[in-house]
Amino acid sequence: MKSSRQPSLLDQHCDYLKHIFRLQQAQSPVSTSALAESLKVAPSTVTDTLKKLSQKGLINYTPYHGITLTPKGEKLAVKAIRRHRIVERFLTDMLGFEWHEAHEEALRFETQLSDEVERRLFVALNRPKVCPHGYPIPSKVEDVRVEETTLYSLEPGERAEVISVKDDEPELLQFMASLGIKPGVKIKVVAKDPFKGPLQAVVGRNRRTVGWHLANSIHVRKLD
Amino acid sequence: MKSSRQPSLLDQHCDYLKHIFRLQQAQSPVSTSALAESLKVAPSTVTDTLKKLSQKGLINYTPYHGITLTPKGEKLAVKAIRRHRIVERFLTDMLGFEWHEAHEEALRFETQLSDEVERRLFVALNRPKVCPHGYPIPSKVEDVRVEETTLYSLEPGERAEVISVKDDEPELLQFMASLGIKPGVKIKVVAKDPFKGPLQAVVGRNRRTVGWHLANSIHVRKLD
DNA sequence: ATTATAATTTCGGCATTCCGAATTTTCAAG
DNA sequence: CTTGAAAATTCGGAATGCCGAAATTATAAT
Ligand SMILES: [Mn+2]
Ligand SMILES: [Mn+2]
Ligand SMILES: [Mn+2]
Ligand SMILES: [Mn+2]
Repeated sequence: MKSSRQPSLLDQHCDYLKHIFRLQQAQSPVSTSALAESLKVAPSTVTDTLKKLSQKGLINYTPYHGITLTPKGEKLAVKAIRRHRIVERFLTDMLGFEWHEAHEEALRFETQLSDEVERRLFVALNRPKVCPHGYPIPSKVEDVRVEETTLYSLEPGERAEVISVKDDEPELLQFMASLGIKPGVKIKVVAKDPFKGPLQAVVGRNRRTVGWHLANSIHVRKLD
Repeated sequence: MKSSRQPSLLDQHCDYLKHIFRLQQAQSPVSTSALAESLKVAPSTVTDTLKKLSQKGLINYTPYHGITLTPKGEKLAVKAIRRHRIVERFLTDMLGFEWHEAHEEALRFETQLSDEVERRLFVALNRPKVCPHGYPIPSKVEDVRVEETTLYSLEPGERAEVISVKDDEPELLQFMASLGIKPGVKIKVVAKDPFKGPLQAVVGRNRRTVGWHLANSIHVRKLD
């Protein structure tokens, strides 16, 4: 396919930047294999693309030694993340999608939207602060901040408010919703089994059992 | 790019079907060169793609003798047209775009939308009957009907209602809007110069001069 | 320092979409 | 019937994105 815009970014490249940005938060520099797994392509494919991104000045790439985003790449990554979250919001607020559908649905077409459509969507949605999963809709790099504390890190007796939940596993999200867990909800941990065992908690006014994986997908802020 | 869906249609193919459908209304079978011009690609490229479409059973293709849509291809073309018009409506009604922007903006991302998003958009828009330019939003082949009469075919003294206006030339649309011409508006032809000369008309309560090309881009229905 | 293992890159290849130049086919005129 | 121009197709080739297998590099263990 002939690209309609020469200087601008290929959709695929935006995708790479988004994934690199996310992986970078856990570990920097990001490795080829981590990116490959995240993007679900072969490592050799990633190496190909990395060279192009490097040439465009979007990443610092030292063969065999991983990659980091350049300031320019970081800006574009934030732009892509912002767009993704606005589109998610559109899908839930204006079209009535469930939050577990919104993430994947957004991925389908978000890269094709013009800046103008994004701007107008944001306005039509009343300038939302967060996506349906509780993550901030960023304007700049500093805005992309994730609550460090997860539900699993709480000790029995502690109370916390759910800030955001990982949105990349639809089934997990759906199950979470069935437990009444979503941003804004208050949770009190009652008990926690050792060895990454499940956790007992009161969600709203229901008693729930929450497994390790699920509890670690929930970002919270401790209350008093 | 790896396609996520094997049996389904490539975006490009939908595009071909849409164009073939439109050209077919003027002349059937459609020629390679007509399609090439419409799609703005080289004739050799069209020939390549035609073979693929033919193999998928979407068109009847006899080399050197033009193409027609099969029933299957026709159905998909109508589906694509429907989607386009719903998205245009979304852009004008929900995001406040001008109608001259809506058409091109829609082309950018319409092919990426899932059926479910389309369905929900349609409902959220209150099941509109026509696109912003006055063309029907079709459910089946028969629904795609264009008013045959254009403003230019009227004789002085005749009155008509604007039904739809050609939407593929943004500048023309913008100019049209500045003259107060849009679907639903009533126009009375006052005079018409010979030899494809301009036409004098009363639009609403303003006197306007309308050139041949413009007047032929306006589909009308005669009144009484 | 050597060596094995894992991570990464290189290489050749496949598929798609596009193009221009050369060739083939059609069809209308003579 | 020829024949010549227009239209369409074939052919070779470029760019992109992807992959698996082979080669290379890093690095951790001996
Ligand atoms: Mn998401
Ligand atoms: Mn989200
Ligand atoms: Mn249109
Ligand atoms: Mn329209």
